[in-house]
Amino acid sequence: MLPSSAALLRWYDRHRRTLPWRALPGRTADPYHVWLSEIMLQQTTVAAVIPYYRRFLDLFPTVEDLARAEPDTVMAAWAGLGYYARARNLHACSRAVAAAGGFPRDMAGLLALPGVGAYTAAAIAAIAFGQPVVPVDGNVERVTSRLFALADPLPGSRKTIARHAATLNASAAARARASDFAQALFDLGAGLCTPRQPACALCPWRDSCAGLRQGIAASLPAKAPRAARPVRHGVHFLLTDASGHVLLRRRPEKGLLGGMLELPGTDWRDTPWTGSEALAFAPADADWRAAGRVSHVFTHFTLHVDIYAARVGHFPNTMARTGGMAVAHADLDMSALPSLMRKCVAAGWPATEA
DNA sequence: AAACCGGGGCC
DNA sequence: GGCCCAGGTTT
Repeated sequence: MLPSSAALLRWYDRHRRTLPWRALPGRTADPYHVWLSEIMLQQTTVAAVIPYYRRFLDLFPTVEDLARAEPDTVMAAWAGLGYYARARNLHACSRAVAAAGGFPRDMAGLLALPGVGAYTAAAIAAIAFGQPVVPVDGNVERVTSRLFALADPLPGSRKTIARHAATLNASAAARARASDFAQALFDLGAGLCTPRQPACALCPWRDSCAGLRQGIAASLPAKAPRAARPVRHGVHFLLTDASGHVLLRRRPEKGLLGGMLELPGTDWRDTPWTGSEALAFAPADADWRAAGRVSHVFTHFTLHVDIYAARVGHFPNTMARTGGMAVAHADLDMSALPSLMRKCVAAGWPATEA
């Protein structure tokens, strides 16, 4: 038995989430709002996104405002949200859209934008422009694999799941409300068809769910086992001067934490650093003291960082030549730092008070 | 196809 | 400690 689009939409009309980027019922969402939220929501929870989304709209009310901003301003506003390539692509995309006079309304045009892949293009097309496409995110993969009892493991099953998901909006009811239908699938996955202990008894699609009928819904989607996460080690240096400035530098544009500020330090390697080894990477000759230890989990490794702290009268003036060093106020806005570096500064800061 | 790319909340 | 999150890009 095919699931009823009308039943899902009735459920959505009663239980839809109110979110800052969503249009009020019966209204059409602003494409800029939809796009900005979708980029932020990539691999990121709604709760984590909301304060960043509000801050961005405050700083950059329109896509033209974002396009006019300096890259550093955008990166600083993104700091803490993670996956920093998103921020660079976001800015590049804003400039392309501003130059073109607005967002493309079709899938091909959306897919050509930097940072916009198959999912995000479909989400914008459906939510902002009412096109009858089904954006397949983690929620929709979960709902679909359960509804059709697709038991093959991700990520190999991704294309099969997407093919089934694309059939969900075949009815006239779904296509007449493409924006609501897409968001209804999200809310179903986020509210009822959850990863653990789905609330099948409340689900508008319970009578057509093969996963529920077979008693395997909660175990879907199956996932292939993941490789173990290795451990790496690094040392970073918290150097302050007499006026309370902290020495920072900018990371390379590409790679991990690309383009973000950091405390100077060693590279991150498989084996721990000894103190004498690490001091060769110190940004100045000073009375370095062990000042704490920080652990941080990245997607594909765990990092342990030893912090060394020292205070000097003034920063060495060789810094500009030796590493593109940047200086910032200590009471600055830690908000411009990625989370790892916020932890490092916080861990080493007491040692700078002496 | 696989690897790379953050961070936080929850169990 | 593992899993999950409104994934995209690069190799």
